[in-house]
Amino acid sequence: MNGPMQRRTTIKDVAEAAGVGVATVSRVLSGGSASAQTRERVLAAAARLDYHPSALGRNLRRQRTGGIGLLIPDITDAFYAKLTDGVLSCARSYGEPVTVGVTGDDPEREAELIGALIEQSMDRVIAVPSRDGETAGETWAPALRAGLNVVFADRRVRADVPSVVADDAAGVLTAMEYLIGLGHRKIAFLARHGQSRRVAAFTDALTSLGVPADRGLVVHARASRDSAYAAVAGLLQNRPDVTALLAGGNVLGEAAVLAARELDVRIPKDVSLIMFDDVPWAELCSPPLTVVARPAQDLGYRAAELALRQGRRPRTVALPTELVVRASCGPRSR
Amino acid sequence: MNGPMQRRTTIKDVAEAAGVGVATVSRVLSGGSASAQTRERVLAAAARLDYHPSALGRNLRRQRTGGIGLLIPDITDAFYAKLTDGVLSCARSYGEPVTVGVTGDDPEREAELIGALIEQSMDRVIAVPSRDGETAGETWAPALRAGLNVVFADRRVRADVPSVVADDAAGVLTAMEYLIGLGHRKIAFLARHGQSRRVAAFTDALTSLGVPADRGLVVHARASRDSAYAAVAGLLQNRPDVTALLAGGNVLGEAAVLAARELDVRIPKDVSLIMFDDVPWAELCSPPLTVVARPAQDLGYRAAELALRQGRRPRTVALPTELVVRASCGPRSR
DNA sequence: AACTATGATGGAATCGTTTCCATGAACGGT
DNA sequence: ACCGTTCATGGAAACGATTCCATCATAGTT
Repeated sequence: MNGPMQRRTTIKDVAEAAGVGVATVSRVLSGGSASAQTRERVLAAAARLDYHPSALGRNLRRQRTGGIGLLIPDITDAFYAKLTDGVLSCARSYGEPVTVGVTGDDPEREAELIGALIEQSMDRVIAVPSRDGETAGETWAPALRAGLNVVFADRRVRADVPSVVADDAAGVLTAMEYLIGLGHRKIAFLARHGQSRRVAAFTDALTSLGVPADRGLVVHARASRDSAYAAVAGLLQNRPDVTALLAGGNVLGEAAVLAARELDVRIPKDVSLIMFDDVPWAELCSPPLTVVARPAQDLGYRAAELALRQGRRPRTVALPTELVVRASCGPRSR
Repeated sequence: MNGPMQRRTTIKDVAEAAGVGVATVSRVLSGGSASAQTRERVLAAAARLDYHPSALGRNLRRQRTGGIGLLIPDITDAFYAKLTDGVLSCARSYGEPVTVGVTGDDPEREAELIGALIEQSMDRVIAVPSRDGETAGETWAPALRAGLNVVFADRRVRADVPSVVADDAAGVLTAMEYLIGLGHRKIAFLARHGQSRRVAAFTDALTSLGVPADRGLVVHARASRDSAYAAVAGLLQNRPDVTALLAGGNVLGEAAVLAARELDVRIPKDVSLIMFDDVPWAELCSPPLTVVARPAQDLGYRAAELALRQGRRPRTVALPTELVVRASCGPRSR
C-alpha cells in the first residue's frame, strides 16, 4: 500500500551514474586515493542520488559490526542510567551505535544477551557483570573466545578483562572515618548481593580504625526495592543498637529512608545514614542525604573509551569517589 | 597475542561436517522441511561445532536488520529511563536487540541519529520526537521515505505516525480540579519548551473550571536542570500572588522544590505543588509530592508492541494518568 | 508397468560492501 | 628512446546467510 517501495540506492548505482567502477566509488567515499576529477564526479553522483552506504554490507565484508553492546543490571537505577549516559556520549563522538540490554543481575539473562551480541557480530562490549564473579568465568568465556573486546564497568570480576571501577574501598574508608569521628561504633552495612568487595572494604576499614567488626551488621538484599526494604526494616527492628547505616546503593538508601520513616526512626537523630551514589533526590530528601558520590557518568565514558581504543592492554582504572556531606549524619546519641 | 584468532564457524562448516549441502542446513535451522534423519545429523553437527548463525549474513540477505532503534531526549531523566525499560522488556520477549540514542531534545542531533539508523538498515524505530512538532515534518521525512516503521512515544507530532501517549489533558484537568477545589485561583504552569499541547490543556482546564487564565502564569524552560531552576526562581520572585504550581516534568519539579527551599517558600504552606511523573523520590521528598503519574513503563512497552507487530495501521493510543495525592498541596492560605 | 505427484536435497545466485590484483597510462631518469 | 616506478582505475573475489530452481528418488495412481 505504501507505493512502490523503492530499492535502496547502492554503490553500484553511484558507480554507474558517475561512469566509474564500484571500487573507485568505495575508495573515494572512504578517503582513499583518487584523482581530483573522479573524486568530484563521484561525490556529485552520490549526493545527487542521496546515497548512504549500507552498514550491513560493510560490516559483513569487514567481519565486524561497529557499535558497542552495553549490558547493565537495571536502566531504572539512576546510577546505571548515568553510566549509560556516559557510554552513549563517548560512543556518539566516535559515531558508534550502542545496543543496550538489561540483565537484572541475573547470570542466565546475561548469558542470553551475550549470545545475542555474538550473533550480531558485535565486537565491543561494556558490561556491569552480574554478581561479583562467582559465575563470571563461564558466563563470559564464550564472549572472549569469540574475540569480543570486553570491558567491565563498576565491578571487576576477572583479571584478564580491563575494568573501570570506582575506588569503593577508599569511599567506604572515608565514610567510616567520618562516622567514627562522630562517635559511632555500631555501624551497619546494607549490601546488595555480590558486593563482596565492598563488604571486605567495610570490615577492613572498621578494623583499621580500631572498631571491632560485627558480622551481624552486614545485611544483604537483592537489587529489587522490595528486597531492600525488607532487609532494612529487619535490621532496624532486630538491632536497636546500631546508630549508623551505610547503604551500598541508591535503591538501598531509598529503602532505608522509607523504612526509617515507617518505623519512626529519625534521621539523623536516631541513626545516621550515608548512601552510596549521589542521585538528584539525595538533596531533596528530608534530611538531605550525605553520600559517597561515584563518578557514574565518567565511569561509563572511560569504559567506552577503553572499548573503542584498540591499542590498549588489559589494565584496570579506578576513579576516585567523593564524600558529599549533607545533613543525614549526626553525633551518636545513644 | 591472543593465539590464532579462530575463524568463525559458518554454515558451510556445518554442512561439510554433516555431509549435506548448505541449503539443507539453513532449512533445518530455520524450521523448514527435512527428513528426520538429516535434521538430526545437521543439529548434531551444529551443536558439535558450536555454530551460531551470523546475523550479519542473514540481515544482508533479508535486506533488513532486525532490532529496534530507540530515540529519547535524556536517559538520565527517570521518566525516559522507565520508558526505555518498557521498550527493552517488550523487545526482549521478541528477542530483538535495541539500539538507544539520546537526542537531548535537539532536532539536529535527532536528524543525525535517524541517519545512523537508516545506515544500519534498522527497520523499526521508537522515538520521543524532539520538541512538539515544529520541525518534525522534515526531520522524519527521510526515515519514512526509507520505509522505516516509526512509532512515536510520549509526544504526537505527526498524524501519519502511530503514537503512544499519556492522556495529558485528562491529567492536567484532574490536577486543576483538585487545586481549585482547595481554593487556589492563581495557578502557574512550569512547562518545558515544546509542551504546547499540555499548555493548551492547562488553559482549557482553567477556563472550563471557571478560572480566568493568565498568560503570565505559564513559564517555559529548557530541559536542563539549570534552565528549570532559573525559570522557577524567576516565577516565585516575580509573582508572589501565585499559590499553586504545576510542574510539567520531574526535572521541573525538582527545580521547584529546590528553588522554593532556597527562597524560603514553604510547601505546601505558601504554595502547593503538583508534579508530572511519579518518580521514586517523590515519596522521599519533604513533603512527599502529589503527582500526576504517567505509565512510563507501559508507554514504552506498548510502543514497542506497536513497532514489532507488523499488521498494524496508524492509530494512536492514549494511556490514562493518575493523580497520586500526597502532601504537597494544601488549602489556599493567602 | 508407466506416469505423475510429492518431497527431500544441493548448486548457485543474491544481498552491498571492501579490497586484492592486474592493467594501463604517465612520468622521470639514464 | 627505453625502462622502471608510481599512480589511478576497474574487475572480481570474498564475507555468511537465504532462497529459487533443478534434480532425483520414492510413493501413489491408473
